[in-house]
Amino acid sequence: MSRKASPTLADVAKTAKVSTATISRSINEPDKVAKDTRERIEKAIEVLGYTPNFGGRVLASNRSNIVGAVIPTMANAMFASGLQVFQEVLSQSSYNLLVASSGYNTDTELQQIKSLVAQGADGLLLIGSSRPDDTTRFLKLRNIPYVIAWCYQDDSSRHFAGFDNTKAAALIAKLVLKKGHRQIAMIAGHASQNDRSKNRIAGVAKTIAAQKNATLLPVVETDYSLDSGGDAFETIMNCPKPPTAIICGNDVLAAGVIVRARQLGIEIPKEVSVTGFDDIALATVVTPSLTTVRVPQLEMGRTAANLMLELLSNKQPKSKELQTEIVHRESLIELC
Amino acid sequence: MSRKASPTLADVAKTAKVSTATISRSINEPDKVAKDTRERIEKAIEVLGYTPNFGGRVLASNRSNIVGAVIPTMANAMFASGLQVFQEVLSQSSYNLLVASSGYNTDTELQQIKSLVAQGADGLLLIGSSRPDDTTRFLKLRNIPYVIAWCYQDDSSRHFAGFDNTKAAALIAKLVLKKGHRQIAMIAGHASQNDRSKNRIAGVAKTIAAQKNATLLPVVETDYSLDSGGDAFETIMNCPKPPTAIICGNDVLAAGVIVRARQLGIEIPKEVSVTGFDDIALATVVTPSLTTVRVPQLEMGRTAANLMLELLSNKQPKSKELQTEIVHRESLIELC
DNA sequence: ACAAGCAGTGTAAGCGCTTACATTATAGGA
DNA sequence: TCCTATAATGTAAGCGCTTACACTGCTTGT
Repeated sequence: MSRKASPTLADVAKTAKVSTATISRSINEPDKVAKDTRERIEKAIEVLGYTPNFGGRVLASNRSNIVGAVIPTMANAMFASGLQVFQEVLSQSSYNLLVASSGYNTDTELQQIKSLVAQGADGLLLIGSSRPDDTTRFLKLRNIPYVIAWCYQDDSSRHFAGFDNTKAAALIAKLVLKKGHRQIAMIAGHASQNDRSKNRIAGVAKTIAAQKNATLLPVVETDYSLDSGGDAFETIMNCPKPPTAIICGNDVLAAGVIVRARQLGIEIPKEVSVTGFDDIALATVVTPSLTTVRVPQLEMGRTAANLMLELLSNKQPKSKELQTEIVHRESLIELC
Repeated sequence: MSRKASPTLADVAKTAKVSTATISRSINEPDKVAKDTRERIEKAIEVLGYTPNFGGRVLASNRSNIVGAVIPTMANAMFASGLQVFQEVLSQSSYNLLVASSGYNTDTELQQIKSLVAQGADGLLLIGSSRPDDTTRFLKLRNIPYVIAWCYQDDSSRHFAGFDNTKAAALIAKLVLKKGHRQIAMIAGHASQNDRSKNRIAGVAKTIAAQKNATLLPVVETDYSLDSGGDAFETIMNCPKPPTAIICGNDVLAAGVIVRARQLGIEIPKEVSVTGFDDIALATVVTPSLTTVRVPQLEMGRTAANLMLELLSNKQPKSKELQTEIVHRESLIELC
């Protein structure tokens, strides 16, 4: 059941009557080989059905053409679609994508990073900027080029393709305040190992604190799932002084709130306004549709891929800050 | 900017005062090495910060511990969550996952398959069973172990982890008929390069043809997106004799129908019933919620991963047919 | 006409690891 | 006591590729 012994460079060399070096060149730097030699070689390759051996190539050249990505989860549409684009762009430069997921856990993340590096990844895509010292140290020690997506910081020693979560969250909070809401709640993802969530909470908290008379109820942190969103919603509505608006850390949570509200007979947005974050498909499908923050997922994937490619060709690319934008839909209304 | 010259086996050998062979063994088959030698080696590895070189390992052992997956797209929640589980399971056996997407195009698929194989993939995960001869030939020629997910066939020469799309589609069609619908439409994904879609159409068509008085309007094939679903819906409703029920090839299309219907002021399910397929989160969130076919995505991912692992350890695993199930929700009602 | 430059090719030395085989040490059985 | 089986380790031959360097035969400027 082992693979048929494949033809090697030496075989091709023999049939094309050139040296292995020339063939290697003809494959990797075609212009350095005379046209007719190249054609002869190509024919030989065709005839023998030759394909380069990966291990040999990696060993000799010390680069694998593999990029690794460690994302919290593929099950969230948001990362999935960004990753999709990331992969497409890399693929065009004949890089391949090795993916692993951390489940929002920094230990797992480190473990996966190590694994990807052991598997020869030339570079890594990571989500979010804050990670334990162990991880940072490993990255530095092994001198792995990496780009960080889904957030942005002014730190020229690292490479970002993302947006400012704090600022984006502050904007939506401002909008909520502008609509007259003063008693506000927030449901967010667990923040302890997740800087995006942490920053979104901070952005909202700061903005609300700056507004006289406005109160932010204790933030409920939970998993990113519809049910968790719903549960958090119930908790919040059972408060002695329930809010008139709930800011959610992402669209899944917000959708969960809306679904649960319907089940409980609470009218959204009439009784409570709700906002989301990310603008995934869910946001347009749910009734009422979600007022949310549009995150440029595809552009982020593309930008990250380009940063990666530049990094891998030893350029010193500049981080790119992308912009978010508020999408006005039905779930947030003026407080009467 | 090149990586620091990493320690090699030889370095470890020197500090641990054993041969490279022993070290290799101590890493790969620990029980074949005496306990104290092993401890000495482990200390040396620790001190030097040694990690095996991927290329060397692959070259010498001729296996990479990488599994490739070519899926239509990660942007669809369905594949993404299956893939997520697939990756998690592989990861536990220290395999890594290389992903590529075909965009539902068989040429791209072949290209990606080649690329993954060139990158040293030990095995492949593919979606769906029908592909051009070129692809089949390549797979056979290179003798790549692969497992097929998202469909099932009684063909012992290949390894399936999936379900019978025809049968599943027939079941939902039967349900629609049972609810009294006779004028039925279907919106499906483009079927020409997609056997799952083709089989779902076939299952529906066959079932309806078997029912006296029932008519299936011409099937509308389209992209898998909310908007396409909506557009198809409009087309269908402009027919001279619009249907009383629309069977959709997946939940995204069905959600698209429902959203568009609301915009057009058409009441679902009162005026038209709608069914989906897949049972992704969208199905529970949309109003009315979708009656749909639950596809065991997670189990499929897990099963596929286990098949893969067995295949890679030269066992001859048996394909596994998984079962789908109809989830009754609000979008399909009895015809009055 | 000749040195210099250059394009095209070949030679051969690794890259770091695994593993078949050889070697040595040790214990148990006759 | 000697022989043999077994466990533990070492030796060294590759695995298939890239690439520095060397070489050859032209073209070109002077």
